[in-house]
Amino acid sequence: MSRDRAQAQSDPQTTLEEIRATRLEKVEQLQQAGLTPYAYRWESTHHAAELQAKYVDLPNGEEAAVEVAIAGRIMAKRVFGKLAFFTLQDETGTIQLYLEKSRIQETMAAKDESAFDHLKQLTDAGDIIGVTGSIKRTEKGELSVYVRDYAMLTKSLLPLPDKWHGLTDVAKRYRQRYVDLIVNPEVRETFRRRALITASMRRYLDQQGFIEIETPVLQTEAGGAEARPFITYHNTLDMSLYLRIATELHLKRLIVGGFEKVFELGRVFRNEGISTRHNPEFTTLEVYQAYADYNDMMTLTEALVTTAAQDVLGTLKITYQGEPVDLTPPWRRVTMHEAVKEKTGIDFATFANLDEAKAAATQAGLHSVEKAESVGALLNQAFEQTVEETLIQPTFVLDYPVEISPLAKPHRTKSGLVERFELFMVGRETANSFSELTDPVDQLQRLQAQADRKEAGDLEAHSVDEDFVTALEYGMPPTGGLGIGIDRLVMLLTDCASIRDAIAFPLLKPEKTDAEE
RNA sequence: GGGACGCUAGCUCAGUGGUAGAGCAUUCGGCUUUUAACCGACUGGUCCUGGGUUCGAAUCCCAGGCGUCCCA
Repeated sequence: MSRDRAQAQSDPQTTLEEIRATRLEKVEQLQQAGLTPYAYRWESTHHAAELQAKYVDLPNGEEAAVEVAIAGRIMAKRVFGKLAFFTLQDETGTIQLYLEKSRIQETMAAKDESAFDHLKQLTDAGDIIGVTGSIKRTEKGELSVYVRDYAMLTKSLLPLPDKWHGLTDVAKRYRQRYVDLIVNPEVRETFRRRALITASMRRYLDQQGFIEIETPVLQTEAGGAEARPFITYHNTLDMSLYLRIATELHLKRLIVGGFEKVFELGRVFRNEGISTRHNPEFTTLEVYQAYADYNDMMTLTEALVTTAAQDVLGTLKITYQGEPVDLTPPWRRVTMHEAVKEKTGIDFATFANLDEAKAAATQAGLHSVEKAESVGALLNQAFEQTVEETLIQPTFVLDYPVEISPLAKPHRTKSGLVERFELFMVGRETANSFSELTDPVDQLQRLQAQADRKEAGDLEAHSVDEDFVTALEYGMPPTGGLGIGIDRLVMLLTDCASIRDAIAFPLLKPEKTDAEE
């Protein structure tokens, strides 16, 4: 900062730089007074929410003769001449500090004879302090720590957003999530719940005998899903590598290797657009169970989601963006053909060729019909255009066309289809599952067909992961596989409208600075 | 990729062609029961950026940036 300190001290302080300068001045004054502005340690006995709960019955005006210690951030200061009330916030909530000059001076005189004046003058909203004292409910009914002693733990240099309106600018909320978390308690609650959801799922899987094994993020072939990968580069090996777009193919290798129940809850990366439902890096849970099929995976999906909802929300009847959603199993099961027939009247099972199907789809008013490369792809388009957004209550959509499911086992009774389901809730795909394809010859053919499409310019098509096919040739037991989009599940269970609200640090375009232009 | 909307003080927002504003925060003074404390005083601006129109632009036009929503 170029501003002269003496001048900064005498001028009114109101721009950001001036506020910083004023607070840096206070840092110096704290040091001169022997009060460290950046402390090393603090030992608390309680958190705010604990105290609020424990003393809920303390009558107005009464003091509990106890000694507590608590630390947190000053969110508001209400200062009188010889009395002050601060609102202190920790991870669990807030509690008022009752700061009386006479009491503080009495207990702190030995180390700081101006302790109360320093408290008034050198602390700001945003500072992190620790206090000790008794508990008192004020005459006005606010539970408070009746402070005997305080310590500055961290001096804050920057002002907090408006104490009433908080921070609403969404770009700023995402770019400076720490500020968002300080002033918006519901945002902290979202990420607390997110942690509880993943913990619940891991706990359930652990109880069922699944083990989590970490698979590589850096891969020589990005497989297991249809998506454009991120490309990176390894210097020593002098080769390009891809960031994984799915964990599927490596988890299946583990099944080949003899593990019977494996999963990975981890980050995958897809080089695609950003929307309220898409972030380029997101989290999936993939689960593989030997000797199981997609019917078992439906049961497992219901168990995982309902257990998480119960653990985190304590109910299966939830509300998402004002709309009631009932997670009580069993969930509706409908085949993709039936679902499309319900909405469009078209029975895709009756078409002899693609042209017939296209004619019917065009007749029904579907768009982008000409792009379809197969009846199955067209069926999927019809599903996405007419059915997907209507599936509010949890619904398993079953039995997908083989053309769009290169890793799924052929349906045991329905020709041209595979044993696959996707779970839809609030109009969004939230899980995807197969009876996994275990026939290495069929698998190679399907991957080669994908590779041909890639060759022809389809950037999302699979490539052939030869080592994966080799693994299948050693023999993979019948296996059920399941992938759950954790971010979307978190959105549902935390009532977030945008995936960016469910991801602590979503990807944003950097703000362009002058130097870059 | 297309469209609509938004961007003004640290924060939340007014201001639609004529001297850039309010509340909160900050700074100073007062105050022992406040909780959006209060009272008094002061202060604070790259009106997103760059061009253009105009005697005059936060305001109108063009281009760009960032964001939100909708569509593809």
